[in-house]
Amino acid sequence: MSLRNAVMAALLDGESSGYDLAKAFDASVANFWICTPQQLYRELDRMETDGLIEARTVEQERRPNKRLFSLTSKGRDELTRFTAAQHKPTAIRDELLVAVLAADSGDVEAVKASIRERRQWAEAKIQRYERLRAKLLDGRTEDEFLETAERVGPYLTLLRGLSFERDNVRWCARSLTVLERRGARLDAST
Amino acid sequence: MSLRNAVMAALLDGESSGYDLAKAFDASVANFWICTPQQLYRELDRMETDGLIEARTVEQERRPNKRLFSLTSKGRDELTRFTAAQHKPTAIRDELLVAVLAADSGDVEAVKASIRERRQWAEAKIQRYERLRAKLLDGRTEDEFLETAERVGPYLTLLRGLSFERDNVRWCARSLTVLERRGARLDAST
DNA sequence: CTCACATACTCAACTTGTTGACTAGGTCGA
DNA sequence: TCGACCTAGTCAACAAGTTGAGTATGTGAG
Repeated sequence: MSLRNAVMAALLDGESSGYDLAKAFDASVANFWICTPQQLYRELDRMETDGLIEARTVEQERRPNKRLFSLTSKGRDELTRFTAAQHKPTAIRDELLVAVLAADSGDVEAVKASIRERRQWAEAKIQRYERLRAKLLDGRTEDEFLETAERVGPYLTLLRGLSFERDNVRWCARSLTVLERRGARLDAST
Repeated sequence: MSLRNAVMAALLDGESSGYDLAKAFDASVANFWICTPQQLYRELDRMETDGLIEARTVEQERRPNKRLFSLTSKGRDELTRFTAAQHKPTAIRDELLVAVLAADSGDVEAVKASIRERRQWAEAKIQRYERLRAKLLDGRTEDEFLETAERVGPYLTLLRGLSFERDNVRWCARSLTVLERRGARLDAST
């Protein structure tokens, strides 16, 4: 239901093709709203039918034509209404945590490997987010940015993603320590 | 696909009715895997058909009969296989963050109210998790617990939930400050 | 004595999300 | 010049998640 709102929020930055939106989602929105390109294209069609966005076809040489979408005023109104509405609590689905829950009677070594992988992944994401942040700040300090920027929303959601991944890294390290000690203890007792 | 794995991991604690599983999910698993009671009941039926769990009907006076589910050895094998498999990255969906992303051109006051609500919610969750943790520790220090406990998985996932909510509280506080300053600046410039 | 809340589910309809394959051209490196 | 990857999508089929209502009984608070 609120993929559309995420799309509209992304379109506040200006018109964009479905393909670009997919990339933008992947880069920053994925942090709090994930979706596949297919979902995006389907939703964009529906939103156009509903008059929330409008499309402009751009003919391109050497490349397939693309459709650039932009918010209509109806879409803008809808989005404002959404910001004023009640929001559902965070929905998380994390298979790794399911595996950790079951680790004691499962393949502990494999779970440890998955945690290490997750930690690396999180570290890579932190790097990407930091680069995005530097780009947003554009040489300014955070205070200067917050003073002068037109929009602070993208910055705040970026901060959330950053601290989530940092927290992830800490938890991974802690869990690995616990599982390693436990392994050593079990080895010693056999 | 891996709701079943989450259910099986929960059944490691012993047999349980669908109703109790729903409550358990709500209390602790919700932290990394959310689902509605309907999803649970449907999945339990399928899992029974697939031989991953088995049901025992318990007749009750004064109450509807209930079915207690427990893991079969096939289910246990499946779960072990799952712990050894590759896991999809975390999938988060958070409407509040979508609203924050769009806050600059939306109803900022309403978004601030939502953030305050989220912060209270997170604080309540921290309380609940701390109580759950005290119950798991059962008077022991963390080190003692990690030495003696049969399962550390539930503790580790609980820690993840705790730090997630603490991080949430910090982010809410920070975002409110930013949005308030911004509001003050905009007021001053009109 | 009523109302809300707890136990313990079931059913149906609908909306979302996921997977895999297909079209069609372009660029870049080995 | 071959294969891999990028742009920019479309289509179909299926799996999973969501919502709302219904069934039937019991307990405790006001």
